[in-house]
Amino acid sequence: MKLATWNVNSIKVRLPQLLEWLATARPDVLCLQELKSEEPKFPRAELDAAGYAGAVNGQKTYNGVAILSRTPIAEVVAGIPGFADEQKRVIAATVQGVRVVCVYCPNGQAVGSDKYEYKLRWFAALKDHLAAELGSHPRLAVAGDFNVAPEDRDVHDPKVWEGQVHVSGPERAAWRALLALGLKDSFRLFEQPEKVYSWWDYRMMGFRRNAGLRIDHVLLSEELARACTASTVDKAPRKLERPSDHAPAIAEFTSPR
DNA sequence: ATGGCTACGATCCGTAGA
Repeated sequence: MKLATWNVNSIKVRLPQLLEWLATARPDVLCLQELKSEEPKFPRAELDAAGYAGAVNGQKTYNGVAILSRTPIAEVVAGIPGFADEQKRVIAATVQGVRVVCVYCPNGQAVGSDKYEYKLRWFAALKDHLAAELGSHPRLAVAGDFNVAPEDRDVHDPKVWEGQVHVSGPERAAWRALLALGLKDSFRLFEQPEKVYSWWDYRMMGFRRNAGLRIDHVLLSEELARACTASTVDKAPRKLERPSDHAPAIAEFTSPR
């Protein structure tokens, strides 16, 4: 299975690029974030024509997530059960025996802000939810925009970013708490080139300077991690006209025989 | 100089992203 995640920053604006990427990359499952539109406006017809079904947890203007799949989608759950949240950031579904949790983790805005506190509360709720999911789904993947760069090697200029939101101690501790559940960062299962990022600021020619952060991740349960054969970031869509500021992150793993 | 884009939904600027 080829499983990918992509923050498209508006599905309406990015639909042509999304269809193009689906046609060339051919992922089996694609987790989408920042749809910025409600479910009725989700482009089902176009995606169906491309061979993809979709489970959507949409919202006007902000947030919004979806799971696309070439094979049938089952057991769809929107949000984190027991965690009341107006913001549509999570959707989960089962595809080919794999439990897929698509997440758009809060940005946090600035360390110490209300949004930062919300980010940390949200991560705590996610951790509890994933602990429960792991109990019932040994083949579990958590894919999305985590808005955390786990280590300094995931940051183009650690000195500039030191202590800032996305790299602060409490955020990285929240990330490590997910790993402590037994989840693995698929990207780090393999030897990787240096300076691989998944997000680049639209300003200051961020992409041209490769001034980025690796904040989009695919986490795998131990069983899926053992079956994982590759994990990459595809920079190609970020080079197009009118790109999303994020690039797709991908993990591939074999099916059990 | 704490900015610089981009998307959205409201107007012709404010909010949010990261």
